[in-house]
Amino acid sequence: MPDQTKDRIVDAAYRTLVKRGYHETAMKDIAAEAGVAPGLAHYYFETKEDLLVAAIEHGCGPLIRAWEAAGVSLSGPMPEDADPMMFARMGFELAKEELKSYGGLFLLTFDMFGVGLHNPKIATAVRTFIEERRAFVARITRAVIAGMAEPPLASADAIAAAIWGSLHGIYLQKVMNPDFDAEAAIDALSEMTIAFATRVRATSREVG
Amino acid sequence: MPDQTKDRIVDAAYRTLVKRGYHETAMKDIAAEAGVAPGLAHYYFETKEDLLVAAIEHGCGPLIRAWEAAGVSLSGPMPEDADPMMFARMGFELAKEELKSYGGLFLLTFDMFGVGLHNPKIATAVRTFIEERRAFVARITRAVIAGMAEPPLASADAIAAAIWGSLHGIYLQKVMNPDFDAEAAIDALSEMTIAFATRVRATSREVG
DNA sequence: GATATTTGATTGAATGACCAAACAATCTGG
DNA sequence: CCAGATTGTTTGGTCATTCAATCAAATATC
Repeated sequence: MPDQTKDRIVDAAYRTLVKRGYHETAMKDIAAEAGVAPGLAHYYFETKEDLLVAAIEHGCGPLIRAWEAAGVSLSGPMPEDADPMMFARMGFELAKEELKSYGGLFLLTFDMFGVGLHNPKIATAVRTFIEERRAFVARITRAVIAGMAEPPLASADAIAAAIWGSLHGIYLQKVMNPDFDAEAAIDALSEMTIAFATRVRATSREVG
Repeated sequence: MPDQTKDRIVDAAYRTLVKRGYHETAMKDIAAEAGVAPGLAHYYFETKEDLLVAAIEHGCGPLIRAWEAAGVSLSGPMPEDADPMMFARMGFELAKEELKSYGGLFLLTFDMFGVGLHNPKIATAVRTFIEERRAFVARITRAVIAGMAEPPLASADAIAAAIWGSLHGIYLQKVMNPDFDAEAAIDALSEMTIAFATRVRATSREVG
């Protein structure tokens, strides 16, 4: 029963935070949504910040499990036998799917970024969050580069930062404006990166 | 004196909001920073939201003026005689500069994005902000595409969304972690997009 | 097996602080 | 003298966090 209650609070926190946002939801709102007394949320979570972090981890669960079901591990290494380019393509497809199924999670994540700008505890959570995902993209990038005839000037980490950044920026545009065509933007990103990875260099004279 | 006072309040708002963030600064903090009575901020700005929007516009001023000094207009058309590819390169260089000189502005902007997630008035301000910058990138993109031997599958708007998104995502990583090498990431983005624009297609067989 | 004791979960009210906005009063320049 | 600028207080409300008290179940004692 105790763990169950804690879960109920975290789940209620997730739903409420997604709906109303961090600064607009009171602890007692979360408690009410969980059907529990106001004080109990603080029995399990020292501060509201802690509850936010827990709620986001809770919200990421389904997405990460969906990935692992597709044979993709956020933290683990790439499967040795996989074709990196295929992996990259699949990554972009998954990114498009996510946007359709996990809109609420993105909303909450962006909210967390906003809070993290001036809140040290949340800031470290944000940094780990970003780091984890960027490292994931970097692993794929490294594998792709290894197969390129002429490796790029930029490091795999720098390219990964640009690609993850683009995905994040596209998500943001979608969250802020539901009419925004995020799929087209991801397709464009995919086209650019894949063309870059499979390019044949132009003649020695650089076009300028 | 009246206009001067209003400016002083907006400027104080900018500084205070950058330093402490929207939700952590009280109107009276701003008034104090401006050396003015608490009530006066509400005399000039109906709500705190209005003051946030004004502060961001105020903060964007120097940056936009710096651009226009370099012959780049955010809202106007591209100069007819300019080489679009050169323009694109310059854009990426300017992006790197901005990050060094206008870190506070980015911080405040990201804060605004966070607030806008659950605040209609700020949300529309954010949408216009994004729209303006994305349209700027789109104009350059269109000009670059016009000069390409084989135009891309993706539309200029979709490519612009991916590129602006990447810049935004890179800025975010920098804001959240000062050790992050944003210049390398922008260089990587630049390398990818320019290679894409000047590419020679690989043989008909698509690599897969 | 029945009774006392401890433990942890849960409650709901109280605390202490904060803040946006409204307002009435004062000042000042023309 | 007056309209607009400016002041500083008040209002009405919010909220995170604390805390003493209750409760249920487990554990120990006889």
